[in-house]
Amino acid sequence: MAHTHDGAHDLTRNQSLVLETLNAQPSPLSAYDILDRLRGAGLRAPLQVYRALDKLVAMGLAHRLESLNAFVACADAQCHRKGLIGFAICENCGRVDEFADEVIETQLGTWADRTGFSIKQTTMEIRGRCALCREAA
Amino acid sequence: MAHTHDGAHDLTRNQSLVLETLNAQPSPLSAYDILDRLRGAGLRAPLQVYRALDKLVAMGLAHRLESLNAFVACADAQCHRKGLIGFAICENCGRVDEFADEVIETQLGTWADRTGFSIKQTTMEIRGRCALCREAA
DNA sequence: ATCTGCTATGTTATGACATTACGGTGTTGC
DNA sequence: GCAACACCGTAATGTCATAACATAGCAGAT
Ligand SMILES: [Zn+2]
Ligand SMILES: [Zn+2]
Ligand SMILES: [Zn+2]
Ligand SMILES: [Zn+2]
Repeated sequence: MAHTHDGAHDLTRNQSLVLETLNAQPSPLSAYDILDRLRGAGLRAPLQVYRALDKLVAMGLAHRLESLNAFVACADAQCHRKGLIGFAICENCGRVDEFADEVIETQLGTWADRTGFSIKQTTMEIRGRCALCREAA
Repeated sequence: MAHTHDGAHDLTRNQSLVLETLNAQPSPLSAYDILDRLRGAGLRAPLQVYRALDKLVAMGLAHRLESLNAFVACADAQCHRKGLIGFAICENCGRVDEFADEVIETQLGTWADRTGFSIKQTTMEIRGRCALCREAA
């Protein structure tokens, strides 16, 4: 389940605990969800989790989903090399699918060039129902 | 500044107040910002604002920016007819530019078809620096 | 050895965003 | 009248995130 993200970062204790918690869960967790699961390991305050999450996100080992105010482990060892990342969030089962798309990225770049906007970061999150849940229905 | 969105909705008092507040501001406002500006008009509780915002967003007269937990008036009378809407948010001046892009929409549709995902809603928000702020620097 | 700078950590309190629960008012259609 | 519905007002609560301050550990310089 856990993968290494070739950079071979070494994580601190809190960062490792948080990342393991995210890796153990296929669907997003809020910071407070994570905290609750780590009380047994000695964590007590939200900030301990948020600080670890900040680092993990900066390293590309985890992602924040803006439309959920929640976090997932990165599902793709190379994603931080790619540019724009998108997320497809199933509203039925909670599963998140991570994808990259060069066409969209190029298109956004074109739009930015045309309008003079300088892009620092892009959030792309689609909500709906995943293939598995559609079959089940 | 305010525009009508051809549907000619008629709004309730609270809805009108909230929409006017949003229209008076080029940058996004949080629900509590809006509340503060409307205390003089008699509003007292967050829920009064959130209820109005829910309706305005449903009508397409306002949009929620997930990455800011804030709201803007719709800048485009036709946007609710178009499919996907994107937002470019300037981190310097706060201004938000609303855009639609068929190529991106098509590309997402293709991705969805290929993976079997059924899209209900898409969030696309880009952060960066707008042309005006880049000139000024 | 100790001082300094840096990073990570722990703890408390608070700020910011959003919803639940309940009761009331007014309008529409029967 | 009366039921159904949409809106409104208020209080309390829930959820997400950060500020502010204090401490511990470690590496390199003096
Ligand atoms: Zn990733
Ligand atoms: Zn699903
Ligand atoms: Zn719009
Ligand atoms: Zn700007």
